[in-house]
Amino acid sequence: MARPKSGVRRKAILEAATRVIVAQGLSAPTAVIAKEAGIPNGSLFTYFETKTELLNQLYLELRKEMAETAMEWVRGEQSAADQLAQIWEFWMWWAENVPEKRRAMRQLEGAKEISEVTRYAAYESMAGVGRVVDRARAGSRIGKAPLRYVVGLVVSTAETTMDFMDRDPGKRKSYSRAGFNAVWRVLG
Amino acid sequence: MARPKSGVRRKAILEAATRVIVAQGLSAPTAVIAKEAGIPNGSLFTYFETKTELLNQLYLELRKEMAETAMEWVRGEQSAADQLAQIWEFWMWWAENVPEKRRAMRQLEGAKEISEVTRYAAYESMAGVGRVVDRARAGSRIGKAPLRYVVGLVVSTAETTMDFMDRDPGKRKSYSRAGFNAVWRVLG
Amino acid sequence: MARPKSGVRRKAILEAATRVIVAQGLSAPTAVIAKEAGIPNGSLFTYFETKTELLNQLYLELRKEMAETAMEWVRGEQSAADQLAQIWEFWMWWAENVPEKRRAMRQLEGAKEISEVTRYAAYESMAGVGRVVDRARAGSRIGKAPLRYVVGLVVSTAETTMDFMDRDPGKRKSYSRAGFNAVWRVLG
Amino acid sequence: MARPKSGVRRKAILEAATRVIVAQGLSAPTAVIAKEAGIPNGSLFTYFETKTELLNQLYLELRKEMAETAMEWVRGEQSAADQLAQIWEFWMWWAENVPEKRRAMRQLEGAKEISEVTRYAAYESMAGVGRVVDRARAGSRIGKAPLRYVVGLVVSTAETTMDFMDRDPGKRKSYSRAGFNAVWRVLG
DNA sequence: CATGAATGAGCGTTCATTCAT
DNA sequence: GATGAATGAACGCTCATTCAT
Repeated sequence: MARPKSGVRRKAILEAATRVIVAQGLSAPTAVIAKEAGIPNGSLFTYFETKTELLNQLYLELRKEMAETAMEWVRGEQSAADQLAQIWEFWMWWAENVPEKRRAMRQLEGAKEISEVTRYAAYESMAGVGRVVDRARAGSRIGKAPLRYVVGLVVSTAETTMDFMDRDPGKRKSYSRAGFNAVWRVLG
Repeated sequence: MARPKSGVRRKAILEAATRVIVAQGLSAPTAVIAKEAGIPNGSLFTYFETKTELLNQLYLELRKEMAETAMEWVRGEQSAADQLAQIWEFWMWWAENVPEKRRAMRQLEGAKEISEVTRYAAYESMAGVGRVVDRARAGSRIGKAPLRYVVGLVVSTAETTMDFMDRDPGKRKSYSRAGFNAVWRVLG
Repeated sequence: MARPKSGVRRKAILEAATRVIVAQGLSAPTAVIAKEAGIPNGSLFTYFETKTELLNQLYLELRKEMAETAMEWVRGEQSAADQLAQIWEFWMWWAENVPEKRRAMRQLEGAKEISEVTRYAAYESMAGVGRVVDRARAGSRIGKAPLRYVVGLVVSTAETTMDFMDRDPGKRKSYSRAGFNAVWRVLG
Repeated sequence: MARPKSGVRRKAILEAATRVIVAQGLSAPTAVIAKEAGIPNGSLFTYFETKTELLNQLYLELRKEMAETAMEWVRGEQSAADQLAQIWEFWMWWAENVPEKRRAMRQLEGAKEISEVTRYAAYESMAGVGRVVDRARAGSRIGKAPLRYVVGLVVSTAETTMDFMDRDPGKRKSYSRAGFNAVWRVLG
């Protein structure tokens, strides 16, 4: 009976889960998430068959948001360099403006509950970003490494930067700049 | 003192925890860890007051191992570049030879259970590595960024590299090389 | 509401607790109480948040029963003396007919688990009895002592009497008579 | 190996137990009692074979103190009335000056752990008081009731009085007077 | 004998999931 | 379908008691 129409509730649950996980960690009870979402505890399972399923969906949703919304900031006619800068801009904006999402993702990242299938789907959603990275690195020294790995480096650099921005908001701007330079040198 | 607390047991617990966490995740029962360590369940709490405490100690221990053993591979008379290469070498060796440790750390990293105090202590243990990184980046473009952040970038690059090596052991060598080049370019 | 909380179950738990406490003491496992009540162990906590809460409720319930049921035996038009006699009669009847309740109360009485709030509520439930005692003592020598204390004396005399009746059932009648005389002389 | 020479330690344990029980209840860990007594946890069991044994001894000790020390305040040549007054005086003094003892006894009183044997021994220690009560009631209306019961009434009246004094120290004197009058009227 | 680490059965409570209403 | 009470396996932790040192 999983995932019926009401996308509204589904979304409410996902957002509640984000907040609750940030506050309590991954072991937060589903009942608490349901309460935060303003629905009865039993109803959560109409939308997500199991807690693990919810966690996987949340992880995927967050990763997709990071990947796909980033691409919406990018315009086709820009150079790869400008596009990458744009993506970077978005990530930093997101870290600043919806910090719970980044924080929740941080916890989900290493979790055993997240399946390989989900991780793969998350990677797939990065295809757009991957293409930009691929063009940006063309002809460079890191050119021969697998694209997946190069994207991994870019993303982990971004994440490290976001974490420092989150801890030390005063210096957001300079972290962002330093981080982008680092990425750029890695690809260059 | 009648029967002094055994350092051997403490270590056995930590090692058992590493294995069990890799296999079952952070929610692995303390009873399973105790059994794996070959001790009665109650005895675990003679060595670690709570499960959270155990997790924190384990995280710290692993991070310290990564930081301090790395420094043992380094010789004082080497250039910063050579020292960094040596550290990198050790990290890659460790990812290959004690993969459970890296895998456990990956899970511990984002966990809510790990306190700020522990994270800070973990950072402190990186002092030696920090000094090498600091000399290596001297005069470069990233020169003005906080050392802590630069070290963060180096470490996250290493971790990403280790993760790819772990997933795709056939290409270990080339990941390692590409990773080190990336670090080098970031600092250069 | 789907399956409303059952008052029947609540009562079953309270009664089971009474029996189990008499048999095993206050440290009786909640699981045993649940089993005695014919419900699964976890369900006990649907009705009582903690064991302490259960103990408090039980104590209060028993005290209320002693206070309020006693008043049902009393008729408005009787003299204070007759009303007091009636109350006494009820207490002695109860000690004889539901001895586990008295025995459980005896254990609960001094227990640290019983909160001041509960004890106060228990005292409040004695208001009816208090009014009778107050009229009965009017003009006597103990007249100036706080009513609460006078009620305390009456109750403790009753309880001592009940305990002796419980231990030595053969002489129930004479204990009852002697006890009532004692109370009467205290108030007279 | 129970109860070896060192009466000092034995006493220290008993006193520690009194304090700890008042603070934490009867379920206080033996380790806490040992610590409070300033001895290693294992040593407690050199003096008391089990926790239950310790509790029983403590109860008995407290009751004996109440019974026997009271008799030391009494002089042989006094009338029964004066002797009873003296005993009463002592009890009230004790409630005021070593309130933890009364408080601990209150918890011990109803406890399942206290054996019939202990309760009987406690009763026996009241022999002296019993004789005074017996003489005091001679020829009165309560004269025919079993002495044990009459003593029970006297004691429970004293205990109720002590409890009120403990809760409401400002009125100690008047509770004491009212209580003694009550006893006197019961016996009279 | 003194010590305090070791033991392991036991307990209160939690919580994902089910299902009666 | 929606609700929230019901379920019971599972878990972290405690603690009386033992016993190696």
